Amino acid sequence: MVTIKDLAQQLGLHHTTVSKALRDHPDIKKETSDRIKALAREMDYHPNLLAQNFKRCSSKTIGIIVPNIHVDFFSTVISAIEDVIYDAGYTIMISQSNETYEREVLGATTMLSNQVAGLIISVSKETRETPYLDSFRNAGIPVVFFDRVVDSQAAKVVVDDYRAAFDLTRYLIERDYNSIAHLGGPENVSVSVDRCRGFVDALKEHDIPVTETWIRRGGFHEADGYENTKIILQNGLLPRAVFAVNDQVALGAYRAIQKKGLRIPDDIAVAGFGNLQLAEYMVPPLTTVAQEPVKMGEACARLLLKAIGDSRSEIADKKIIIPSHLIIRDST
Amino acid sequence: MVTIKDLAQQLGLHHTTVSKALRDHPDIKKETSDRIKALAREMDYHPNLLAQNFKRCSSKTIGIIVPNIHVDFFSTVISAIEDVIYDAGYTIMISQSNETYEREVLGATTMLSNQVAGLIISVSKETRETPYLDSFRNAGIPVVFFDRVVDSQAAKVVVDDYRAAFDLTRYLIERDYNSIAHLGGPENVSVSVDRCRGFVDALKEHDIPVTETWIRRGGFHEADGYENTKIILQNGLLPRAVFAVNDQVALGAYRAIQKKGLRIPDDIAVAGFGNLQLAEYMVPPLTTVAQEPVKMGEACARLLLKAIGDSRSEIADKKIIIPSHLIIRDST
DNA sequence: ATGAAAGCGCTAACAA
DNA sequence: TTGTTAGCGCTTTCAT
Repeated sequence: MVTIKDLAQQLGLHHTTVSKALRDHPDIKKETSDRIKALAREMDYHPNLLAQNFKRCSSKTIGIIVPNIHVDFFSTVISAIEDVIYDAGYTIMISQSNETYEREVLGATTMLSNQVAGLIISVSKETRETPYLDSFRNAGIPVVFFDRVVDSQAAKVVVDDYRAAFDLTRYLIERDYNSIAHLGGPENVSVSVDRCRGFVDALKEHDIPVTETWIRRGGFHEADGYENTKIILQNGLLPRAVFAVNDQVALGAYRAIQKKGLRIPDDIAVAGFGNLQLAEYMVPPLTTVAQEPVKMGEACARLLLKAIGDSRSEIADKKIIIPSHLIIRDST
Repeated sequence: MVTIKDLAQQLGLHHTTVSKALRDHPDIKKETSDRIKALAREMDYHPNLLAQNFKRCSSKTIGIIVPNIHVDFFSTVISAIEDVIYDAGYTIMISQSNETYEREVLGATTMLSNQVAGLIISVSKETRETPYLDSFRNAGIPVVFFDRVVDSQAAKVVVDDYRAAFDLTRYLIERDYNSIAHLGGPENVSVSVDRCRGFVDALKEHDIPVTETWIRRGGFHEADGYENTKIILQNGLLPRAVFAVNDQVALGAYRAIQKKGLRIPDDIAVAGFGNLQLAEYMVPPLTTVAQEPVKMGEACARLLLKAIGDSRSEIADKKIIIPSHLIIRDST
């Protein structure tokens, strides 16, 4: 690897001169710096960012931790984050927790050791608290939560899950689906909890009794929706509608319902959350909540960059709510 | 940030002793190293990886460059890569080219400057050659291409696009779809070219004339499939089947065909490539080629780790072919 | 078993 | 305008 010393030697200059020239320091006269840059190109010189960052005690890298990269929602958010921070000269470093607290901590620790300039995180389903983030606070590294958040004084970017679930449920009730089951996500996960709360409160507001056996918790995947719906369908009394914590779970519900020979929405209506591309093509097309993951990613990135840019700007208690909206299709 | 010097000072030891103790160097007796480690935990010490890597002239980071993170195929591959290299103690750094050569080069340069231990890349649609990778070769940093490859002496992990397209086309012909159009991807992109070649050769093998106006190039998105199919449908003579370069494009074809009031597969059959989750739920379900992105990611990661592990193992001309298989559904 | 010295590539403060 | 010196945190080699 070619270093500034190599360049300096070639030109009979001192390496500090080269260093300054490459960064267009006004000290160096144009002619000299042109010569230096020309040689740099010729010799295929690449600055050692490791050394630069090490010196500066901070890298131009943003850490991202998510449960799973290949979940459509997360990959879209990540993509949006990258687009924004790239323009600011940053690179992303990613770690997936695979829904375990342990890997989340390890990932965060690696990020910390790598001196990332900031961290963007959506927590695993096991995570209830994030003591491991104290080290970030101590080191002055800003942290932004998104989607799945945890109660802490860090910045957050979310949709109003409570409100969206409330509105969706109200819509179902107003469509005369007066008995509704809920296929919830894992307990503790903020989005599960908030969506479930919104659901329950909407029922209460309309004086509809909350049937506990019709509120089932599970995972975020199709199989979870399938299993839980099957259980609900085993009882004699069927709900008129099912509200799933996300579209994958709704897909599982479809399978269970259709396998049982029931029709959607005639026998049971189904609503999801997230608006996957898939939702539009399900049969019947799925009523769901559109989440704007791109806007979410952009908001995360911008918020973080702001915090990195000037440490005075306190983002700690900032909470950005990205608007979501109900998409009504034929499943309800 | 706490450093080994801080720890050393606290304990009245030398920082080199601390350094050794933390890495379980046999020089240090257990008692001392226990004291050191205890203090490290207490003081929330985190090794400065930047310094470590700088010293070592290489980071425990793998660079990944893809056109777009949020494309299902890529995010799945990335996820698989992360799972494998995580176990080996590496972290991934990602850059998206957004399908431009320029950003691809910039991304690669950043990776190089960051002294990544290796690079995994799927090139943009603009990329025809990769001279920028010479620097990696010179620096002894292994590179692995996947999916969209470029003719070079670097290692590659791909599906046999030619064969898969050939087999798919032959299947269509044997189903008596004796006139077939092809919705191709961008020219130059290896997968587009190979799939198209497979298509053409299968036609030739069965003495079916290749109608140039029925071979249309475009992008990889739904809109491209829609537009190109619309154009094909404008002519009087319709093909009996359409083979799309991927499932998103096939989706666009569905829309155009169905909008025209034609039925799939009765009037026109459609086949795709990739086997998105979506494909199963399209109406009718889409015949396509399953690509095993997880296996692909794992193969990339393992190949790269091998090359990093021992520099003798020459992977330069290695080409790993991941098996794909035809999935027949109701669209054909 | 522990300590001292040197150096990785780069930058910042100061000297010439 | 250019060069000198020092040091970032860590590891390696060699001395004690």
